[in-house]
This record gives sequence, structure tokens and C-alpha cells, in this order.
Amino acid sequence: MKATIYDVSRLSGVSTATVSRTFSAPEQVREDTRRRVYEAASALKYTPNAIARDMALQRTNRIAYLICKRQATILDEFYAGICEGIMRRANALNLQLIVSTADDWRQMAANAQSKQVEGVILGGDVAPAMVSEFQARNTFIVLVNNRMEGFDLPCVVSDERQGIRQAAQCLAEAGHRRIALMMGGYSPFIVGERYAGFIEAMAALRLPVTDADVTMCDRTAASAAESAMKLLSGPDRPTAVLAVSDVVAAGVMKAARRLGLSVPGELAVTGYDDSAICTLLEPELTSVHIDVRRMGETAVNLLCRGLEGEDTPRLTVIPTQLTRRGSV
Amino acid sequence: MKATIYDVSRLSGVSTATVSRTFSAPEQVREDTRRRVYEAASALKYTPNAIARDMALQRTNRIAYLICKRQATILDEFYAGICEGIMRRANALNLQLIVSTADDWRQMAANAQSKQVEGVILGGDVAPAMVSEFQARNTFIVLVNNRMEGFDLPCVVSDERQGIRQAAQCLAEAGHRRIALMMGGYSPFIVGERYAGFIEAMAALRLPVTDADVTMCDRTAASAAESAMKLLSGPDRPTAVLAVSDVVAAGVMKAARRLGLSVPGELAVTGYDDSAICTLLEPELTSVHIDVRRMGETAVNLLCRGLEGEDTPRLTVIPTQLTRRGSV
DNA sequence: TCGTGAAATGTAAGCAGTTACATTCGGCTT
DNA sequence: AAGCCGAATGTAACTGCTTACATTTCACGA
Repeated sequence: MKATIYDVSRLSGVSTATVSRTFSAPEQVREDTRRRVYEAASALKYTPNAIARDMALQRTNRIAYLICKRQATILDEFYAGICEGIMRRANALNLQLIVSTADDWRQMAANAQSKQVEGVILGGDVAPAMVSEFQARNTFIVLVNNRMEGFDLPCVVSDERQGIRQAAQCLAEAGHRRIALMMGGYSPFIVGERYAGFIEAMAALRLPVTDADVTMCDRTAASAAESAMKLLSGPDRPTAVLAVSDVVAAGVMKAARRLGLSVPGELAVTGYDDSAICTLLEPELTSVHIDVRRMGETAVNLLCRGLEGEDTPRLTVIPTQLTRRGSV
Repeated sequence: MKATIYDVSRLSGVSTATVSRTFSAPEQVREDTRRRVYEAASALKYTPNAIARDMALQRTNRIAYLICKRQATILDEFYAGICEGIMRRANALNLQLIVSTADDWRQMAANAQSKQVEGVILGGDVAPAMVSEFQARNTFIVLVNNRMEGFDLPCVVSDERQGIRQAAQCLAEAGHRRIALMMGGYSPFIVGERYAGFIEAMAALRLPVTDADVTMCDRTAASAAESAMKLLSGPDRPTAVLAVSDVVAAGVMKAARRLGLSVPGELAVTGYDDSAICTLLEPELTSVHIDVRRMGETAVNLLCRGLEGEDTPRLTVIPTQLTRRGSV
């Protein structure tokens, strides 16, 4: 039923090659010929068949973004932000974007091998086996928000150490000496960077760090509030909490309210991610802004360069920025 | 470089037809033949080329989700939730999912015509021209979170009237007579439903509605807070606000705090969407839960049925549910 | 008018599978 | 041993486009 290039060729009286060129390289076709082709095409409601084109060219202009997380994938504001960046950049470059979860990775690896998908961006907690599989199939991959030892691939991460430092500095400037660190559960790489960043920053500020002041909790407000209750109810409590997640910070603020501690008066709090909730809380939350969109865009750029065979940097670090609000 | 079915055919000593069958209909191939083919295939690291298969079969098992919004697309928790649902269901059905924005729709329509994309789910504020274009190209589409007059296509919406009614009832049960409605800016269809739902619910509850108590504002906490300040600072103020968005509700709570009104003591507030922020606010926000995930899943189901040529209901309404927390 | 070279167009061989139809195989009955 | 039949396999046409290479067209100068 569908019109093909042959139908257009017949109706317009030119060869299929010319029809093809009219659509994919019009400058090679003489003006009047071109017009005849267009007329025939619109009479037949012809549209080039993208699948056939992919087949002939052996390329699809299609990339994939795999979010490797157990729970909320795209619902996680962070990964959604990266996705938004990827999407915008992909659109700009005329790339189709397939979004999926890690469950799907074997399937995706197969698709990648047959170049139905040209390259893959992996976000989150990636298993080494997954990376190996893609590499075994000669698929170009870019890691976002993660780094992996022993693999030679481009990574895009935000500058976790800088972010932590900015938060710590902000608290120190406000006169706090006793600063606690509360981290939500993230991938080992992220947690490691953040912890290291904290130690570094505190040393630079000549402030003490005690193990009791470093807490890990789940990434829910309830869990964070619970941990914070313990941390803050002692007689000798920290005067500031550097929460490495806005949700955790919200939990800390809840605990503070329950304990009758005013924020920022009696307790200062900083968050991390600068997510939508920061301006909804009372007081509004000072938080470390991560340019997630740029992370996504950068990942696409790297992927493209890699696909073109160009050299790409192994590591791209996106700077963070502190957004000051009322919680310090 | 890449191994093809011919290479496997040669190495295993069977015809290409048998190789093809071994991969797409193994039960038609005798056990020992099958094994020989598998061996040859793994020796050559052969994987079927999905593009060629798509071409031969004229089908791709690929669908698209187009988010038609100006600003934050996938960053909007609501559309992200729908996306999550679509993604899960698509994975389960072995469909590839392309995610894009409305900017891309002409391109997508062309892809759809050549069946590179088999069907499309449109979310958000869809222009009639867009729908016409897809229909003109014989593409099956499903609308999610929207309905359009004059077009014959399946729609998935949440039961806005029910949601508003649940919120209004909850407030009425708590003894409130003077209930104000605050709506964020959404598509005409949604706003219409919500307003109608409010009028209905208030009538059923035999409560008065005055124009002064119905407010439209932007979907930001700041804008909502500003509107709420006006609404609540008069001497004869409403005792409850039915906010049709959690962000708006957060704005209302901010205004209440500024005015020294305690929530829920002096002012009750309900939100809408039951988003992640509900449990972060103080007090936690009573909100109408929309099963966005199910909306997404349903959209995929409808799309599939439609693609199979089966009849699909024009309208699927997903029920809402009130989640009671501390703000009433 | 003819020759020349660049530009425009045509011919046909891919791209990598699927599958209708034809053929062969192998076990069973007579 | 011949005949038969269904299962297994093979042959080759087909999907719709691109493009290397061959051929034609055309403008321009000699």
C-alpha cells in the first residue's frame, strides 16, 4: 500500500537514484528535476522509509539511556534531570533516544551489536558485567554519575568534592565548628567521593571530624529524621548538619522541629542536589546545585565524539555551585 | 566485519533459511541442526541484525512517548511517573521506548509513517494539528492526561472530578464550610474538569462557592504563596484551601506561616498529585493520589491493542485516592 | 561545429534478514 | 521394495533505500 521510491521514480520519470538523492542530498539534483520529484512524492504521499534507510546506511542515529537503579528510575529527580539534558541534546543532534532500565540491558546489548542502537549512556549503579558485555560487542558507552576502575571509558560526574567543600565552607563561614555529615545511600563511588570530600574540606578548614558525626541513612525523610534525632538529642550536639541529599536535609529539619531546635538559629542545615523541594521547605534550603542537565548534554556530546571515532576525555567533571537560601 | 546469517550458514553447512529459523522459530528446526547452528553462531559471535529483521518484517516493536510541554518535561514528576509506567509496561512487552518532546513531532510523524515507530503516546498539551498529522499518516496514537473533542482516539485520564470531590469531602468532614479552590496552570481540559468537579462537589456538600474563593496561579510555590496571601489576609477568610497541586499547597502553607496561621489548626490545606514533597512538608500534606504509573501502563496496553487492530475504549478513567496526612 | 570536463542522471549491486514454495529426508505401511 | 506423508531443509524472491560506477547532458571555449 505504502508508496516506495520506485513508485515515485515511475511517476516522476526519473531513476530511483535521483529520487533518493532528491531526499537525502537535494543539492545534487537540478532544480526542475527536484520539483518533479517532490510533486510526484506528494501526489503519492511518499515518505522515505527510515528502516530501509537505516539498513542501507548501517546507521540509525539512535542512542539509548539506561538507568541502572532498583527503584524509581526516571522518577528520581536527579536521573530525570540528566534525562532531560540527554533528550534536549539528542533532539538538537537529530538523534533518537531510547530510554530504558537496567533490566533491559541484555536486550540492549544485542541491539547495540547490530547497531540498531549506536551507543549507550549508562546512568547509576552499573555492574561491571554489563560494561564488559557492551564492550565485547564493540559498543561505545558513556558513564554518567559514576566511574569505574579498570574500564577505559568516558565518564561524566559532578564535582562531589567541590560540592561538599562549598557546603562545608558555607557552614564554617556562618561560624559553625561542629559540623555533622549525613549521607543517603548511593553508589560506592559517589559515597566515597563525598566522604573524602568532607574529610578534605574539614581539614582545610581546620575543623575536627569525629566518627560519631558521620552518619549514613536511607534516602527517605523518615529514615533521615530518625538518624538525626539520635544525632541531635545528645547534650553535646553538632550545630550544623551537612546533608548530602535534599531529602535527607528535609528529614533533618523535621527532627529539628520535633526537638524544638530552630533552623537556622539553633541548627544550620545544608542540602545537596538543589532539587525542587528546596524552595518549598521552611526555611528554604541552602543546597549544592548540580548541573544535571549539563551532565546529560555532556554525555551525549561525548558519545557522539566517540561514535565519530574521535578521542574523548576519560573524565569530565561538572562543577557544582552553592545556592544560598535560608537554612544556614 | 560483522558476521551475517550467510557466514553462519556457510560455517554450519545449512541454508540461510535454517539459520534464520533457528533464531526466530527454533521449534521448526531439528535438535542436532539447531545445535550446529548455535555453535557456528557463537564461534562467529553472530547476533541477528535487528535492522534487517525490522526491514523484512515491516515491524519494529518500537513505540514513542512524546511529552508536549514547554518547560520541564520529564522533570515534571507527574510526566515522569507516567513515563515510568510506560517504560515498565513496554519492557514487559518487549517494546522499545523512544522518549522525546513535542518539538520533535514532525520528525516523529515521519518515522511513524514508515513504521519505524509503530505507535505514539502523546502526553500533555497536544495541538490538534499534531493529532491530525499523525492520523493522516495512519499512525495509532493514545492520549494520556488529556482529551480532545472531535478526535476519535483513546484517552487515558485520571478521574479529576473524583479527586476534587475526595479532597472537598475530607475538608468538609473536618468541619470546614468555607473552602477555597486554588488551581495551578494546566491544560484547558484539566482545568475545566477540576473546576467543574469543585462546583459539583461543593453543591453535593451544600456548601457555598464564591468567585472570590476560586483562584488561578502559576505552578510555583512563590506564585501560590502570593495569591494565598491575598486570599487569607482578609478578615473573612476561608478556613480551608483545596490546592490542586502539591506545589501550590506548599505555597499556601508558606503564606499561612507568614500570616501566623497554624496548619491544620487555623487553616486546613489539601494538595493534589501526592508527590514526593508531601511527606517532606510540615505538617505532612494530605493529597489526592493519582496513579500515574497505571496511567502509563494503561496507555501502553491501549496502544498495543490498537496496533493489533482490536477495538479499544475511547476513554479510560483512572480512579484517584485520597492520602490523609496531617494538613487537615 | 566540435571537443571537453563537470554536473546530472541512470544502472544495478549491495545492506541482512524472512518466508512462500519446492525439494529432500526418513520412518512407516503395505 | 515401493509408496506415502509429514517434517526438515533449501532456493530464491522480497523488504526499500543508498551509492559506486557508468553514462548522458550541457555549457563553454576553441
